[in-house]
Amino acid sequence: MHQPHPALRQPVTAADRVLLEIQRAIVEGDIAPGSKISEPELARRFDLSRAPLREALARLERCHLIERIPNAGARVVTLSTKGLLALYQLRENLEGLACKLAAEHMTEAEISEVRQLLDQHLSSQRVREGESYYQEAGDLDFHYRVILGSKNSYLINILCDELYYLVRMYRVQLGMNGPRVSRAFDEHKAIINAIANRDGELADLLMRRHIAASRRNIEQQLEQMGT
Amino acid sequence: MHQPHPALRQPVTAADRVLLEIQRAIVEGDIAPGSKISEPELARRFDLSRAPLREALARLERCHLIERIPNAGARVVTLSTKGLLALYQLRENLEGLACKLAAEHMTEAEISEVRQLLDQHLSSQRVREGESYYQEAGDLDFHYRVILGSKNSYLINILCDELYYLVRMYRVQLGMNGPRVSRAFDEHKAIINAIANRDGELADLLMRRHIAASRRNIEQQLEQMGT
DNA sequence: TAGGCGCATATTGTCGACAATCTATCTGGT
DNA sequence: ACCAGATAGATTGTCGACAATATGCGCCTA
Repeated sequence: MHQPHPALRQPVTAADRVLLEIQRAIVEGDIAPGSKISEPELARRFDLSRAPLREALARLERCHLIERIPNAGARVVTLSTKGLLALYQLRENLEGLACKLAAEHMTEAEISEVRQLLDQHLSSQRVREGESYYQEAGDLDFHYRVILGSKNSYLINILCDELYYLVRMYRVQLGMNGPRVSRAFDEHKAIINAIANRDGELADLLMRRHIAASRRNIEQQLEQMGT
Repeated sequence: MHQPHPALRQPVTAADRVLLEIQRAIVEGDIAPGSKISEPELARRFDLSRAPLREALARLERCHLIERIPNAGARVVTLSTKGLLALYQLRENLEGLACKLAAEHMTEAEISEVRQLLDQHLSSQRVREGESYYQEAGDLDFHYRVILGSKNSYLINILCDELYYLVRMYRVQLGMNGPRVSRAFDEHKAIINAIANRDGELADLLMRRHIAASRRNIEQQLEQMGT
């Protein structure tokens, strides 16, 4: 199996646990975008002191889910077309780079694991046609594997720890679905093939296109909401 | 003037102040690479409680200057050729992207400010020939301006807040100097010219080369030390 | 009536102490 | 002599209370 990245370690401390809960709540919209974060309220709600809660808030700021102002408190981020474009601009580049590096550094074993993963997704996809949750999880899992395959710890940290929760927030709250679901599988296949052929340049290009297509899909949803 | 980024805001809280002090101490080697961080000791040394200190440690982890393990404490990072390569691999891509975006988004006023900056550097450089500190500060200032010019907040955050302290640590501790000092100015000039011409592609390429050259320079120092 | 000032309230930042966990040493057994 | 387990010490994680700062309301003035 691929080695677990620090970010994916299971929670050991109270701050870890409450972080996961609040992360999920923000990503899924249980805590509304733009709403103010009240430390005393959250402390009561999760039944712990403010010390571990503040530790969790510091990490939430790190992954761009909240914004803090000294002596004034924290607010949940708001989703916007501008923010989406900035985020995906970065993703296209960083994940493109990750692909290029993965083509150089992934082992044959890791590559065949990813292929197995895609086959699993395909079969479960046929059964659960249209259920966006599985697509969501499966897509992220694929991207995670490729990113880890880059073997660049800074790159891994940025993509998996700092940007992905926000990416998920956009996808979950704007409802990722539609015809892209099946097309995404083919694109994943093409990318892993390029990596297997050690063609970093092509893998880079394909990943950029893959992410650009995903961006346009979400962008459409966002503008539909705005009107 | 260019708007101040959140990262460059002046310290308002005790945690902010102690963060700056420890950051400087680590970057300049006053606290040795690889050494263990003792919370009680640092609290005594800076004469404050552990609460703001832990807040500062959380941010030090964020900019990769320390590594924390739950229930076991924190250590200052160690410098290595592997780490340097991973860091600069990322920098080449991200700052290349920053240049491309800067070519699209920087105003004429911002561009002419950067040109003024370079002229200032050149004149002070002539006077203080060889003093690496000014080169250090001047080079970072140039890069900061271009990064801010990208107008992509996520990109700005990653480069200015999360990676640059580590970049400085490599440069300071391995002694950036030599013939590259004067050559770097010419490269900066070429980059801002490309941006002024709105040639994002060229600016990207030039910045990648500029950083790659800088990497080779530091790499050399590192291997020299290793032997 | 509109705008600015001052106070009351609530929230964030900081503190010192306690509980939980890890590290290092010492002891005992094989 | 070497390794395993237990124990003592130190360190990190968490707690509740206090201090400093910001927010919102009412009041006064022009």
